[in-house]
Amino acid sequence: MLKRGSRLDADFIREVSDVIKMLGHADRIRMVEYIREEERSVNQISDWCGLSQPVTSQHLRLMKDKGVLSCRREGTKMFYSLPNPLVHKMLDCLATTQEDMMRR
Amino acid sequence: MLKRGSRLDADFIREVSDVIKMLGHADRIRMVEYIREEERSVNQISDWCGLSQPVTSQHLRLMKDKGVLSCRREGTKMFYSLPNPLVHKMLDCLATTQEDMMRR
DNA sequence: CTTGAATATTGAAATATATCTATTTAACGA
DNA sequence: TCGTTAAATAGATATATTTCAATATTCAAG
Repeated sequence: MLKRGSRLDADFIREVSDVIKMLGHADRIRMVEYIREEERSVNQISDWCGLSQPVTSQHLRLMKDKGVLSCRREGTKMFYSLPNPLVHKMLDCLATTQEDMMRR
Repeated sequence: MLKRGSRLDADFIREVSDVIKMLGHADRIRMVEYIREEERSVNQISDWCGLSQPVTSQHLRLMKDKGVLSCRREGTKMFYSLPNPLVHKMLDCLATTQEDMMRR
């Protein structure tokens, strides 16, 4: 279980800081948490999050651009999914942190 | 190992999104990574990161305000440390993600 | 080729962040 | 108290983010 000796590389930091920035927004956390369960259409997401369609679409585009999300078209619908491993891990962190806080 | 059934609470999300936002910045990731090893003075941090003293101080204040960092005065020096468990976990995520990327 | 449903884009306005220079505060020792 | 070192703050400017309303695009059905 290394801890020292594993310094983060400068390029890597630059890359992931963009991903992390995407999660620094309450609505987007809710989005990825919802999308994580299974792929979701824009309509599903905007309903679930209580956001307008354009705002939802905008967040989704940002997250897709930064590599947080992928998407797939099916007819007129666009389904977003969450293949990014870092984001999965971060969501796990959040879940366990919330658990820990409740326990104490 | 629960995964479903552990939905994130709205208040919790609002709280942690501020913490995560603080990590959505390359310089601040470098800072907390450095501070994590042991508590550090502002001068140490600004030297290490190659940032001006005011900019460093500003980042530190933000992170302290959001609960990412704590600090302690010793004479004219101010030492910052990293007690936040979520931030520790997130840094671990970054380290293991970098590891995984190198392995493949 | 027109229509309706789903999603995306645009441009403007409001707000928030980041960075710089200069100045200020705080603690300490002579 | 004065001078020095360390850190914080202020004010100005530049840049980025977020949101909204309106419009445009894409696809499938008929």
